[in-house]
Amino acid sequence: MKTYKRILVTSALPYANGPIHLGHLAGAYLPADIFVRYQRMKKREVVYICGSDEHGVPITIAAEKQKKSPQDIVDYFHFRNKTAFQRFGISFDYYGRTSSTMHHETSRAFFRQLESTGVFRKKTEKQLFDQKAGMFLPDRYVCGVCPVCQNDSAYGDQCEKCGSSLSATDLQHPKSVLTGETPVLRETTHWYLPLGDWQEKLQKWFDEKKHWKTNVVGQVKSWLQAGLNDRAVTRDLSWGVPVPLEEASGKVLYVWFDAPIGYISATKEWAAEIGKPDLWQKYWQDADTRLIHFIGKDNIVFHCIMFPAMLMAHGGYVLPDNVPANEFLNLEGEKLSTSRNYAVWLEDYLQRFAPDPLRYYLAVNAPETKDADFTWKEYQQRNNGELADILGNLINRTLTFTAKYFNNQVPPRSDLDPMDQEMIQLLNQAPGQIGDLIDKVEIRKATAAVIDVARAANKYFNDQEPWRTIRSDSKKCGTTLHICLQTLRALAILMEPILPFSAQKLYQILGYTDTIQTEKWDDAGDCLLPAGRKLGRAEILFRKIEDQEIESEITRLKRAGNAQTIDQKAEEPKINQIPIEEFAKIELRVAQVVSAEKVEQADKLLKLLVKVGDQERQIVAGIARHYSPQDLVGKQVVVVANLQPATIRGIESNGMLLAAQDESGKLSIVTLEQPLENGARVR
RNA sequence: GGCGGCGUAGCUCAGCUGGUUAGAGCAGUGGAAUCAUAAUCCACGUGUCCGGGGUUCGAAUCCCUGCGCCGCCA
Repeated sequence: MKTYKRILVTSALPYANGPIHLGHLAGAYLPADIFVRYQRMKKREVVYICGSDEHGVPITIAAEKQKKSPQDIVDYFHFRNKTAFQRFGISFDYYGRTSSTMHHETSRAFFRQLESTGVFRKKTEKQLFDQKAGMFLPDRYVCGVCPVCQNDSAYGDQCEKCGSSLSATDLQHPKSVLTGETPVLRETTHWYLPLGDWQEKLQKWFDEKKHWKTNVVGQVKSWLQAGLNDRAVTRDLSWGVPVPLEEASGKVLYVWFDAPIGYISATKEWAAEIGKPDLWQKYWQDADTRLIHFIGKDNIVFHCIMFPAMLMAHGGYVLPDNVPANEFLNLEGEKLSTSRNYAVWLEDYLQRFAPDPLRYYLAVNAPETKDADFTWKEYQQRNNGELADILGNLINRTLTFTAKYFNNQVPPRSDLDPMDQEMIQLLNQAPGQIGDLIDKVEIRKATAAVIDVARAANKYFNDQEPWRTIRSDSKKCGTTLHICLQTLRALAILMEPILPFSAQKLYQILGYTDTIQTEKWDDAGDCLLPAGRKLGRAEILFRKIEDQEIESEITRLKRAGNAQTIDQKAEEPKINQIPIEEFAKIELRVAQVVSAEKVEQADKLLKLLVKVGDQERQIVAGIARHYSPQDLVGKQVVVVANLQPATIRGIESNGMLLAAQDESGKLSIVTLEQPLENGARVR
């Protein structure tokens, strides 16, 4: 195999119209992160790039529905997802976004280059146009009567009743899904990438990829056999990267074309950020770079056919060395469904559990060769049985034993018996063995191999019986614990790619002050923990997860699956209804403002004296930005008379003045339509 | 409909460049030990390797075919 000088790793750009769930993580992010963390400890040059994919029709639709701009939508999910990834320990070197200026410039330049060398074909065709929405309609946004079976709710790409594949112009009585209007046919011109022109080169390049996964090879083969067609790279839309040609105003690059260029523009932004603006070229244009795309299986054709074709057409770019696409992750035996809200969302998960147990379970159960199933029960079993019992308990028993019998210091090592030697040898060869697996992106096996080291160490501990030798042969006992502690150091390093948070904790307990990433992978098994080292306090690294916690997750999931979709929820926020008895508890009364003054050193507060019937009360109200004291004196207002007293800025407040505020922040106090007696009840 | 992947012990999966009694973990049964998160370690598997046919001295492993699940494409 070719030797490379540096590695460029990408994970599929998540689409910025929703949050991250477990399926995303298991497929494209966690395996990549494990791979990258390993490469970093191998001290290889590696850069890990990702970002938000922010263009495309679904985002404009979502914006339309929520009466926001597309930019609002993508801003919201970009930052949310970026944060969620970070909290889960996905260690991107750079997380970009395709709405950035750099990305727009980069993809326009890319397009221009292909345009100027005559790569594209231009075609003019008639497409359905929604006059009310002012846009051309993608096939699946048109519905109408199926010409084959007369089903009246067929979509523009397919009739779900009879299964015939359609094109939007085939439908009888077509209607826009967006507005319900009847669309009209209108001519439009688009630029096409003739993939067929690159077929031979692609085939030749692909034939060399003997190390690719079978699922990927099969898929690509099938595409190439079928023959490649022209594919439009532009669309009539307002949201996206504008096509850099005068004659193409109102057109943008098709997302499939601009999104993968996002890898390049994000790399440029990364290089600029670290103060070496040209460094991106080394990663993208120097043949010594090993480029690896981590994706889910739905993305194979884009990364193995179209993007390579684009890179070839442009020239001067490296092509992917590997595209280790994963299969899908199911959830409790069923497909994940964003629209049905049937998923475990990363943010929800992180509210209740630590990242490492999930990283572990998704790694050891990664959908590498076939769809895998996430079940909460198994998550619990693997956490409790493997992380807590095998690995965690090994760490704990070693540390507590050392604290109890060796003053919490690493005991010296003396003569080695065969069992000691065997254990040391096992440590020596573990980094190589586990590292090879990670290099081959066999994450399941690598993860199991890490736990196997802990298994072997538990056996070693048992067989040496240090609780017996501490009385009969304390030197031998010290040797046993010495080797166990060396094992913990090895494990800390070996588990870092998979369990980075726990690895760092363990590393510190072993008395190191640096971050564990400063360690070299190859030294992991070399017994470098010095005798005499004072250790930190043992801490439970992996707590057990109780049945009850798991049950409530399963219940939550079932409830969510039956509930309405996220979109619908956003559209009709539920009003929390209360019975009238509830309302009757609130005593609203008419009051008259006797005096008012500003509260010092509080911009928003006014201190009011109001008369409620015969009684005078002091009320503090946050309306100073909207009313000056003199505006209020003499006014009749409405107050909550039976509110518990509160002290605001040291001033007692007995009640609350009612006021309305709209979204712009404009505020108006509630007054009476005509004067009434003070103290009158409001219902 | 075309194409691709997958279908192995109760569960999750490995093995599949054809070749000794088909493996691992979990669950189950029995035992050892007591340093430890009631944790650990040892022993125990008569499984139509999805069905059918074929190639071969020999197939879970190759070929054909049927079925099922997942995906891609039309």
